[in-house]
Amino acid sequence: MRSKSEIEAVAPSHDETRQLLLEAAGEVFAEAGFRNATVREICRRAGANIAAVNYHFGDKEQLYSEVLRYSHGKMLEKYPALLGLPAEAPPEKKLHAFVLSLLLRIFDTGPTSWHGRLMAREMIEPTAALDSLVEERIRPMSIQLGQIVGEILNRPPTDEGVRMCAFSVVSQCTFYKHCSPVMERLFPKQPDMDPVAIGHIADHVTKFSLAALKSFVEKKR
Amino acid sequence: MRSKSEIEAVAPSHDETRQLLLEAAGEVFAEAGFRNATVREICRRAGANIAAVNYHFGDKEQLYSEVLRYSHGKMLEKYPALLGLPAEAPPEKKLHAFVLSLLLRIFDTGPTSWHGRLMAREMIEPTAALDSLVEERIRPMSIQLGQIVGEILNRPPTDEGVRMCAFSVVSQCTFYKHCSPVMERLFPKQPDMDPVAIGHIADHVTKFSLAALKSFVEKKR
DNA sequence: TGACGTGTCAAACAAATGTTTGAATCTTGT
DNA sequence: ACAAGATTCAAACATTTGTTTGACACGTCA
Repeated sequence: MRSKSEIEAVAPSHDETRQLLLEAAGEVFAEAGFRNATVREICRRAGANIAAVNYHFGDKEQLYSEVLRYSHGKMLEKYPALLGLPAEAPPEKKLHAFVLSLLLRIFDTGPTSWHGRLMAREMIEPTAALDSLVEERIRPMSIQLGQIVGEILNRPPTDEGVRMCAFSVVSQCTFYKHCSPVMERLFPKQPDMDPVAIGHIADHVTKFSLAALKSFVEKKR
Repeated sequence: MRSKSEIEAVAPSHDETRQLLLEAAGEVFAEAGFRNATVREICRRAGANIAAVNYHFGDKEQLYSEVLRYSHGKMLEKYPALLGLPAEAPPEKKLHAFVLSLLLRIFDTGPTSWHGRLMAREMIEPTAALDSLVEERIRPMSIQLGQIVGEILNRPPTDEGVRMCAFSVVSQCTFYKHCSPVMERLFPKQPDMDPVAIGHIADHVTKFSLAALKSFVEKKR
């Protein structure tokens, strides 16, 4: 009769294989993208048999869908959209919280550090999963940012100018992940994206954006 | 004895096969990315035999390298970095020209319309070609933007604050391509990226950025 | 005309990949 | 202990892909 730890080391049991596959798939999909990720590599990392993907998820595509859903859920759990700020907080504070939480999600370290990279890939090469992801996760965030910007500009969130400004804000956040291979080559001495650096960028993006937004308010009076 | 146009319709000649491969490869690589693009599809579109890629370019990877070099060169030819503005022009005008030319390159229509998409892909999934592309093309542009921003802020281009602000400017431009699948789903009624829309975005990005930059000047005195 | 170099071709090759299959093993409940 | 369902396994399958190969066609030059 082997001890519990020996059993775990030898063979995963119950829903554990499913979870191991999810985690391993996240990594591999982030590194290689959907098409280039191989079921064999995912199963190798998960310590599972090749047929496990079909058994637990149906096929590779459904595994991918599950991974997207899972990772986005995990990230929003860890870093809620406004990091716990109440709706009545000043819009400037809310903008900073929105920016910081987005950056934290993108540059998360630890078991789900592949999230940011996976999202960046999905943007460039959308799969069938993007439709539901946009509706479930991205649109709510887009609406929220629109409300914050609209509050600062004292305009409805659906206003064209509000929308353009919201794009100007969110683009500054996503940039650091999308262009990181170029950035690493342009500025090899830039420090790692640790929480201090992330906070610094969030401060800059907020400051830059607020200054710009304030000028849009003045112009419109 | 067939006429000239009949010969062209039947079989490409001289360096024409090489050129057809370059163009077709640009399209396919932009659509599918380097790894997923197949030599068979490229040759099918070019009307060439499978072995032509190895004959003219050595292998798939060298073809890709050539395509990147070719397309970037074509774009800079068509839309020079400052669209012909002299170095003594006001920095505000130079900033607008930089932004507009970058957007025009990214959203070019016509035979090399795949350029923007190809560049977005290369950012996310760098190949060996990115190193030389960064040195030959991207770094000069980065230096130029640093100079423009430095001129506005009255600081050296290598200043940390100048660099952060330059990122804030360029990120607003690349965003529209990187996130276009999401944007199409969030706002399905947005108009196409015609020259009018591109000009509108360039105006907005310049205005937003100038307002922000002006506030950085004031703070530093 | 013959030699040489360039360019094209179809077939072959070796490797990789997601999915399927039937057998074996494990787990749970009676 | 046995039955039933769940889970895992190795092998097989069918398809795809970049590269190679040797033959052929074409153009140029002495």
